[in-house]
Amino acid sequence: MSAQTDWLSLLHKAGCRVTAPRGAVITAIQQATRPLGIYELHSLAREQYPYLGLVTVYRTVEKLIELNLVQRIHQPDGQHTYLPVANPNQHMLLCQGCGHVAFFEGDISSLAESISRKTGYQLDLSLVQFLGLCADCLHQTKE
Amino acid sequence: MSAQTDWLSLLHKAGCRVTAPRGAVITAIQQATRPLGIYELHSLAREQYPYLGLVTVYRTVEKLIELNLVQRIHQPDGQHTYLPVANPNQHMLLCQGCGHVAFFEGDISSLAESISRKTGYQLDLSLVQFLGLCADCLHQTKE
DNA sequence: GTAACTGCAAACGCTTTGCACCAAG
DNA sequence: CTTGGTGCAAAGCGTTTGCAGTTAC
Repeated sequence: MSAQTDWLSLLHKAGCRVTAPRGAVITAIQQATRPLGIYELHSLAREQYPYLGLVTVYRTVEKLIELNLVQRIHQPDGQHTYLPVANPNQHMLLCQGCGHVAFFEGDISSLAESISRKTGYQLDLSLVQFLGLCADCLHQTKE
Repeated sequence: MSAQTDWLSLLHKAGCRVTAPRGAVITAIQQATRPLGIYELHSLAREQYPYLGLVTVYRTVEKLIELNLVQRIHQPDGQHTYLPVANPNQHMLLCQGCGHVAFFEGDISSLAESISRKTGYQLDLSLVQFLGLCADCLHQTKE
């Protein structure tokens, strides 16, 4: 999706400073193919900026969430993981058993509209997450 | 939905003991019209069983989740709240801005089937949660 | 009687905060 | 130069664990 430079200039436009520690965190999270925990992000980003502190990872991720570039995922075990926001037609499927994540590509705008009409809730399509159970966990539960 | 006695007998059938502290927690959570936090549950249940310890609330809720009677909701601020599981056609809409919860009544089995076909994920319809933003929070974000 | 449950206190782990120093603009 | 960002250490807070006493069955 967006290149690192995009995120950095977005940061800049938002009135934030562009620093090496932030660049390292951004690089790390943009490479993510699955939701990464804070410690994973920390050690990944340290490959690029070794003196990076854990607190800076928290603060940078917070900023990126504010800017709608990153979303936080609550894993079933209570841990938080982070992932770049998907495009509007790509929806996350979060397994509440094992925390595994898959993506579902499909247009759900009609469903979203129906929900909005009935409840007043406006789904932000790039933020919608479907929670359920992956095939493995479903079998374990219903044994 | 289910009366308290049902839950107690389900507990019993699952090999757990039926105790006064658990009864108090169950009463409290069954009365919930919105997701309740641990401390809310604790003080509510204490009206029925004053010596109730916080740890017992945690442990009872955990048991009820195992038995698929209660589900845990991750609020945007990181707090956990708890709610009896809804029926298969009633789906939760969780606002990721303020944590407010609404319900959407509708049959999404065809969407669930489509998702299952494409990804292998099997949505448990009584566990599906739609995450997004309520009208208020959407306006705040997009100002 | 025995195994599960309870409550307390302490431990635990993730996250936030205070503060002095540093660097972007 | 000024303000925001950084790293460290400590505090904070929700949650879990160890343990001795208690209770369901």
